[in-house]
Amino acid sequence: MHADGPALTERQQEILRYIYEFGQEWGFPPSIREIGAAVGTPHPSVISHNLRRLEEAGLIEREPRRSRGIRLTEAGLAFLSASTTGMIPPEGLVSIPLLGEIVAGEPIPVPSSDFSLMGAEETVELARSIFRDTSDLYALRVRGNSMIDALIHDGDIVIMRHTRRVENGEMAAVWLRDREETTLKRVYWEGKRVRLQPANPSMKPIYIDDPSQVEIQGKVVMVIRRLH
Amino acid sequence: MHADGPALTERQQEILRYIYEFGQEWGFPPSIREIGAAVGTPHPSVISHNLRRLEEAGLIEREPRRSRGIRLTEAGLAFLSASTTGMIPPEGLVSIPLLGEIVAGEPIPVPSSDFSLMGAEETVELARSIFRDTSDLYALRVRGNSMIDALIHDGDIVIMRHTRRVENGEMAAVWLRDREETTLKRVYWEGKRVRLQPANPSMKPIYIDDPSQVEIQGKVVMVIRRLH
DNA sequence: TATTATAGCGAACATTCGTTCTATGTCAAA
DNA sequence: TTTGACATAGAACGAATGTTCGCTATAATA
Repeated sequence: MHADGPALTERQQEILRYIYEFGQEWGFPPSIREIGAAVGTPHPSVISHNLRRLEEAGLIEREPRRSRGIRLTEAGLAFLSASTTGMIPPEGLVSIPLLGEIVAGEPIPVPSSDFSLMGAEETVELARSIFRDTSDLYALRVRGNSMIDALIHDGDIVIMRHTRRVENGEMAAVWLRDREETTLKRVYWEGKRVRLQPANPSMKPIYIDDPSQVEIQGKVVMVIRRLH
Repeated sequence: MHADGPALTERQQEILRYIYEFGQEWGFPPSIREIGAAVGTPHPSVISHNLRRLEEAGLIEREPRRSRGIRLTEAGLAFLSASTTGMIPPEGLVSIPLLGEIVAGEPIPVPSSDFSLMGAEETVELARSIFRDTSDLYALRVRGNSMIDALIHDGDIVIMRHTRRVENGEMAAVWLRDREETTLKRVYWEGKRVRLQPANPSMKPIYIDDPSQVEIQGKVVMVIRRLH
């Protein structure tokens, strides 16, 4: 959702963290002057200025002219959890690491054998109840409209389950060695050849005669598209 | 677990509920005057008095002399959930009522002015952090492939925000009176005509010369596709 | 009836709070 | 060096906000 953006000042990180901690402790956000006192600078304008930076970075949202009108965004929370040993998500939620982008023509950044939130700049929060097992899930952001035949749009987020094998008919992220291309298709093992079927039923399948050219990168378990 | 205690006034219950809802929507508690405006009594002292009652009843906690220094207690949340038909979902989650199906050629089952979980056989659970305001959200399951030009598939779930008006470029559920057809398109108001732009960039827009033929049913805020 | 407690109303006050303006210091690029 | 962007700093203004005091109305109780 948001690139790294400009690096945050020490003070800005301190402020961001304080907003979170204050909220946890008191149940409402801090005022500008309270933040100032906490970070050792009792000067509202400095805090106001840094809050504006944080807002530009997409880490917080503000309601102008309303006291304590500060709200941590998802990105803000993700930033904090990334820079912290452990910020446990609320019960019932699961934070799925957003590991990168999926672009046709580039290999998928597949996670190493064990992977956690470490190193993920962003996470996607979902209800844990949706998935039976959340341990091997990761998320990728789709870049470009090359997967429009899979009914997947630029900016969509796909939730993947990390596996090397898929059942017939399951939608998978496939790396085609010869074409050097990544694609999302339904995979059918038909004897010696592989049929890659687009999700869009009006489009024709691709047949790969050499199964070793097909490398399964993971199984698509969910597609999420946000519209503002 | 808790005696009834002194019965709460209508107004006190209203205030309690508003504190909860305001917090959900804005991320911070309301000020006394904001509560006053919401319950139709713009007099701070009245609210202040009732807040004292609520505090004595153990339903809220307050921080004296601090703006928006109000916090719902466990008992307060329990009181709200007890006086509500639905059950309050776990913290961090929001249950969005799945109100029905969206089928081209049939009108959308639009919720009445006030709607809650009542009557919804199913709900969709999502992380509350995804949405700023969850009070007017509902979900529909897409039936058929008639909306494939919006990159929406049979079985997809669309999360809608109930509104009659959309900004230029927003994706909306539109009921076309003359065609008797429901469709999901990006809406552009271009002078006297309306342009309905499919999400699939390779498809051409539809132009409606009579805006009164276009009836906005809601705004699409999210599309979710689950794959088994 | 008189008493008491509670809810509601209005005005005023002191503090808190967000914002704006100006000024200073720092650092990197031109 | 100069320039510009940025973080910091101080002061002041105006609006928002919590609180208090006085008052009225209603209902329950002695």
